[in-house]
Amino acid sequence: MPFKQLYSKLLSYFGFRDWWPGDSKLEICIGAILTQQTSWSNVERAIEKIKSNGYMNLERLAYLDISSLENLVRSTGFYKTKARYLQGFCKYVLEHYKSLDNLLSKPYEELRKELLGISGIGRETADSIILYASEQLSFVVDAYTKRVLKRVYGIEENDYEYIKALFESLIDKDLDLYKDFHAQIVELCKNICKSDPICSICPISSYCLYNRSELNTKKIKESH
DNA sequence: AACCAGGAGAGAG
DNA sequence: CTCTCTCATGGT
Repeated sequence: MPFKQLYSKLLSYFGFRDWWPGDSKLEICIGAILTQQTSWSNVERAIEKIKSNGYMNLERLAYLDISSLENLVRSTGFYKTKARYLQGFCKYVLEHYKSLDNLLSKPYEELRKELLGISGIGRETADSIILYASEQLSFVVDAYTKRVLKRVYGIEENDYEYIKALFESLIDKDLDLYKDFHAQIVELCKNICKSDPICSICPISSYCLYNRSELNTKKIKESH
């Protein structure tokens, strides 16, 4: 299928996703770190805990004792690691920029390089923060993006920067498009490819190049 | 009851 | 640069 049709098909099926869910830029950054290798429902609990206890705040997170922070983010798994990541991020921002907005207002190249230098922020997390919190063009690549590339276009590629550049070269430079494209891919892989009987109404199923014998996970094998 | 989720870092080769 | 290991809770 022509690449341009991929997004329009997804959009017409799922509707505009209005990503990223979150009431503030800080919440988006924290969610981006907490959702690493973790389902979003588990992240929501942690974010609600942080908010209801009054800790959705750069300074308070930075100086909260680590064991209390671990307890707040326990539901996201890897909680000891993620507590350190979160606090490290908050302390870094405070010490170097005083406020989150000061960091996020930096231009793309500098911002991305700097985010990648912070422990716990890899490429996907950095790009999520740039796109959804800083609101600059930066296509987010995740496991789902790779899966769609493989299944719809037969491209089996693992190089993050290559895939990112590929998408960015093919789509219009529009902020809402960047945001929603990634959201649509997640929506597709989460709700369609995963659950069994839906495949018949999958918006792009007729374009998938691969049949069940060539898919990599058991659940996807069953649905296609 | 295995299997996996919107990854990242550290170490080895 | 490319593997491989580790981190760990909660849903199916």
